[in-house]
Amino acid sequence: MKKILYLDIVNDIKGKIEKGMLRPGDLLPSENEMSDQYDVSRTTLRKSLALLVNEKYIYTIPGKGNYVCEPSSNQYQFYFDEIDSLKGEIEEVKLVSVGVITPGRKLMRELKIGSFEKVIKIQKAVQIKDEVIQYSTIYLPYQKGNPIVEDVINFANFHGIMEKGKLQFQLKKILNIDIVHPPLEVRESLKIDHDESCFLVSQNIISMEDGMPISYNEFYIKRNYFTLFAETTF
Amino acid sequence: MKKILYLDIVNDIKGKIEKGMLRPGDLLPSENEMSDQYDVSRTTLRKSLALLVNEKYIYTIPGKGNYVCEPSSNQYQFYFDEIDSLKGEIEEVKLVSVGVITPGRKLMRELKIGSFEKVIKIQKAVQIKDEVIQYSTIYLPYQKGNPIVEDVINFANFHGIMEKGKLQFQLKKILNIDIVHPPLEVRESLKIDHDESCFLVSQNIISMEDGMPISYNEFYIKRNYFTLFAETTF
DNA sequence: CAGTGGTCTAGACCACGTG
DNA sequence: ACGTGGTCTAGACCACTGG
Repeated sequence: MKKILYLDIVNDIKGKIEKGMLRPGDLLPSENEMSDQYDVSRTTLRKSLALLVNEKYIYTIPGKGNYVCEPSSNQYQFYFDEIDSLKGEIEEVKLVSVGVITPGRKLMRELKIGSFEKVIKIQKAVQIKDEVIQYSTIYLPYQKGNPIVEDVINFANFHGIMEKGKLQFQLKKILNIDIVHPPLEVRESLKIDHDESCFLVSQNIISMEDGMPISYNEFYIKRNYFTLFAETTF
Repeated sequence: MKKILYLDIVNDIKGKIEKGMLRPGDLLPSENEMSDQYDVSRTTLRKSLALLVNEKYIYTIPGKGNYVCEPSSNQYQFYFDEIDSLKGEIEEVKLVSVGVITPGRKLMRELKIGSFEKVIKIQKAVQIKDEVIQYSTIYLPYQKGNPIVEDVINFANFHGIMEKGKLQFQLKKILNIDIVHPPLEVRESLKIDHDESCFLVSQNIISMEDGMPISYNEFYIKRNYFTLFAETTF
């Protein structure tokens, strides 16, 4: 037993679950009983239970009690960064093009804009030893006075801007990862055959403040230069 | 303002962060100050802060204070299930083979076993309208009396066993997702050309009790029948 | 109705960081 | 020495579940 009571309790209950003394679906003793058993206040005991709920060991039904969860969830988590997640030492990020375009149907949907609004399109190529391993396109709705747009034009590097925490509000990012045969333009840059395929990571970035899209990005990544590594949450 | 004080405080602080009134790196007022400001006990105020820490809005340095986090993490989460995550209505899961093999170098590493130990190998094909879209192999260390092994042999369906919560201990699952040119056997089953590629989802299942591998699985999934969908955590 | 979990308080003591 | 967050208590009132 250590010093911190609520952690000792957490570990004790975790142990009982992992050793099978408590089985999925089992009802734990009431909070009052347990606070007596462990000789702590109910507040402290509840802090332990809160942690166990957080880590998906138990769940609570108000008015009834605390129950042991079914084991082995299928919820995974991973880290993804358009640059850092690539295998090998990145030597250069080349700016391929910057321009203002009229959005097509897909872009209008992704950015939630009308056909009359303009979109900024930025294309980059990520190199490692003369070999292009990622070809990315960033689409930003063009709004005058939007500081992000100005920054991206100035820096021509969306990645750096996002990482430096220049944005003042919380963002939600959504990824879709597929295997695709990339379009001609991408094939030429990545130097892959017409029958070869690669990763397509599509990313939507959304403001948590108002739910409006900030950006829609597509990253084509050559196979062998990216592996998605994920672990179950807790 | 609602009834629950600590949630009101959470939303108030979230709002201030999202609206830019509190910026990344900012130090929040001390807990005593804030509990005065909000006219709640320090305990209640701390419950609010705990939630904000959990959702990555703030972080705490003991002896110094609570700080606003940098926005936009690159931590994502997703759901993966070898069957449920496939696109389309699964019509059949065919058992291709069951057998006991001597492990190769790779399998010895994945299952943390010696060359003298035997391994159970189970192969399945998942079909949708006569088309095989997933070819999977399950490797289990063979130990007599291991209830999992017996179950898998009887059920010939690892998926169902895991989902029904028959296991009494917590598991950790690790995924690696790659694009590969599958081996001949898989190509024939999936009916894909020698130059085509597909997803390879490698899964390690580990007991949280002792850290020992329970199973190593490989799922070859035909492209177009799987998309990984992930969102940032909170 | 009695028992459960959900919320909240006011106060205590500690370890740590800064001066 | 002082202020910070970290831990803990004993007790209160509430809403909900179930017999």
